Amino acid sequence: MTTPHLSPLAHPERDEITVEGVLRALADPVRLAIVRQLASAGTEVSCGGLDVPVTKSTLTHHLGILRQAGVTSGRQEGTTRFNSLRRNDLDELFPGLLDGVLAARR
Amino acid sequence: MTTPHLSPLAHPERDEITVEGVLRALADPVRLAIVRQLASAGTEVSCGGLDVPVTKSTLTHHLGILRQAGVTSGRQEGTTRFNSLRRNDLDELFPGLLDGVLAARR
DNA sequence: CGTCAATTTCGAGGAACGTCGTACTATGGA
DNA sequence: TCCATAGTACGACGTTCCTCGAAATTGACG
Repeated sequence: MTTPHLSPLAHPERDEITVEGVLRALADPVRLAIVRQLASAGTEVSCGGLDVPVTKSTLTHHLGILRQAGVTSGRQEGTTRFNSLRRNDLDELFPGLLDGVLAARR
Repeated sequence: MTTPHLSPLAHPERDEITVEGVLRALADPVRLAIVRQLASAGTEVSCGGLDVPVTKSTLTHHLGILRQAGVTSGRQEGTTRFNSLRRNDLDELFPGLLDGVLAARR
């Protein structure tokens, strides 16, 4: 019983990202706020550095959805996990989608 | 009197369209199929002209969601209702979003 | 080693969603 | 007028989703 923990940082390959998955991931106010903060930051952001009106466990849930959809990627460093936008992949697959979302005033 | 007891085709104004509402509307396989068919058609399409794997009542439900989100508009003519994409409004509000979605191979 | 801080996992409650069948309205034609 | 056609309204059912708290994990530091 040596804890066969599955890797919590399973990202989809670029080819595995689907537009429907991305849209579902973005179609939530909390996750949209996360994406906006990651985009405006331009760099990696730790979970604690995100300003969202939910508890930490809920935040973990949302970050998992964004990661599984291919919207973000996570890098572990010590006890903190750094998240970043997969801008290159998204722009390549769905050119204009992310820009359009981020350009929205409402 | 103009409209007796019907609130048939209530569309949001352009200013009332939100990116979250649009994303929620697009984040469903049936509605995405509808949007793709409307886009490829380039013109108005009646409900019966849409090829989706759901019953008519479900189709009505999806068209209502797309309309309320501001993604499509509907025009009544006799007993048939013609639906079309609000491409201009969407491109103005969220430039690139729709193109990115439609460009998706998956 | 013991403790703290950052984050995840688990389980559960409640709300929202997609789907359908049936009944209904409204229009157009025989 | 009667009937077929196009689409909608309503109610119900099962599933998915968001949320939380409590417990567990992991690594850093004294």
